[in-house]
This record gives sequence, C-alpha cells and structure tokens, in this order.
Amino acid sequence: MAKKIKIDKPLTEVELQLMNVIWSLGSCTIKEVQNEINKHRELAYTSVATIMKILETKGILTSIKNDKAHIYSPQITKEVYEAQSLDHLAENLFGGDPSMMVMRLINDANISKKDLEVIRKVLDTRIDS
Amino acid sequence: MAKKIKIDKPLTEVELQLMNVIWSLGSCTIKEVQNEINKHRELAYTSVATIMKILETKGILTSIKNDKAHIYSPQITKEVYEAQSLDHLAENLFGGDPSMMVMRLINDANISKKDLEVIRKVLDTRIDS
DNA sequence: AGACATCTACTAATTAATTAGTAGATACTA
DNA sequence: TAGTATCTACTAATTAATTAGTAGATGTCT
Repeated sequence: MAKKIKIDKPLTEVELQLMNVIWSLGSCTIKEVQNEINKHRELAYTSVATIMKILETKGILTSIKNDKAHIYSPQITKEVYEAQSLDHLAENLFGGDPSMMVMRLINDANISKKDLEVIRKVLDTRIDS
Repeated sequence: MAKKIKIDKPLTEVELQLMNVIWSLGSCTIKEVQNEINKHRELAYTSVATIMKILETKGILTSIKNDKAHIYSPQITKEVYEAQSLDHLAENLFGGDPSMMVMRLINDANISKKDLEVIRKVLDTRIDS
C-alpha cells in the first residue's frame, strides 16, 4: 500500500505523465505503462523503463520481481502528491498562503456555479466541525 | 502596463524566483534585481542578466534603454500568472477540473478557520452574482 | 579628454532532464 | 533443448536549464 512519503522536488514533466498513468493502473509493468502512454505520445519502451527506474530510485515507486516482468507500485498516493504540489505552488507563488490560492481559483478559474455550490457545502462542513 | 499575454510553459525555477522579485519591485534594473535576489541566494550579475534576457525573449519582460542601465518591466501581472499556473496544475494533475483543486485545498491544506470563513464570504458573493 | 566604473551582448561551461540503444539475462515455444 | 521473444541494467546521446566569464560599448567624474 502506498505510504505518505515526502517528495522534495516536484516531479518532472515526463515523470508526472508516467505517474498519472501508473496511478490509474495501480500496480503495473513497464509494458502496460508504455501501452497506455503511447495512446497519447511516442515513448520507447526503454525510455519508459528508465523513467520508472528513476522514480524507483527516488522512492516514488517500488518494484517486485514477478515471473517475467517487474511489477511497479506507487509509494505515494495521487491525493498526497496533489496536496504536496499545491503546497509547493503556494510556497513559490502565493507567499506560502494557500487561502490566496483558493481565492484566485474561485475568482478566476473556470468553475461552474454548480461546482461552486458543492464547494460551499464542503466548506460549511469543514468550518462547522 | 502589464498585458495579459498567454504563457505556453510555466516559468522555470530561477525564472520564477526572478519574476517574484520583479513583480515586487515593479519596473527595475538588473542590478536592483540582483541586490534583492542576493538576500536569499548567490547569483552573479551576469546570470541575472541572462535570465532576464531570456524572459524578455519569451515576452514576459520588456526593456527600455535608459541613460545607463536598461529598465525592465513585466508584461504579465503576477495575478494572471498565478491563474495560469493554477490552470496548468489543474490540467496536469486534476484532470482539468479546478474545483477538485479547491476541494483538496480546503480539505488538506493548512488554512485557518478564519481564512476558511473569509473564503466562504467570497464564495457567497461569487455565487449570488 | 582620460581614467574608471558599469552595463550589455555574446559565448561557454556545467548540470539536469529526456530519450533511446545495446548486451546480457530470463522465460516461452515448438 | 534450440530458437525466439521479452525483459532489465547499463550506457550514451541529445536537449533544456542554469550559471557565469569576457570583450567591447557607454556613461561618469574630475
């Protein structure tokens, strides 16, 4: 099961692309990841392998040796990584104040009125707890 | 005055560090930026100059030739860049749904109850308009 | 004007990120 | 079990990002 390891730096562009695939697949092989990623872009099998090895070195993936291919599993959930990314952005662009991010989002971003109402509900429960 | 140009890629690490300084200074010279940045980290005058030239090439800064030093001005406001960064993150990590970002933020991020209430007020006006 | 300081443009060196090839190991198939 | 396919580890090549030096131009100050 994925643990809450702390990532020091954000993932690079390709790393994130792969992780998005891996998070959606759960535990998986290099081949499976390559098949999936190749629906969107070219990337050689060995390139995928290299990136996944890097992710393993960073502690973001672990692998176990199966019959044939290694099986990789994420060591951090997508949700946790999302939170850490938001923290990072808050730190670097919003002076460490995440509430300013929320402001910017609900003011500028393309969020439907319906979604805004859902958010308000969540906010209500969050405040009254 | 800063216009709303559209940035294709997010700024790199150093570029953002410099832009944060430049946004806080407004129009400024390389020297001024270097002085400011050097309160936090080492960076040679010529390095600052190089980065600022890159930012100019990208259209994020413009410069006019003054008596002596060039004066650089941002072509994009910090607020707009903030919004674009959030868009980018939403696209790459939240399946293009910014409301999920807000959710993650108000649930996980370290936001005080007072700030949450301020956010709710803003949300109220936003919804009722 | 001559000496000195400062500035920019251009170049270059280093490090990080991306992409993929090759060789040797391992498993599968007839 | 010989031949084929697949897999990983290691290496390497390319591109992007970061950092800074050098030379020549320009301004400043007596």
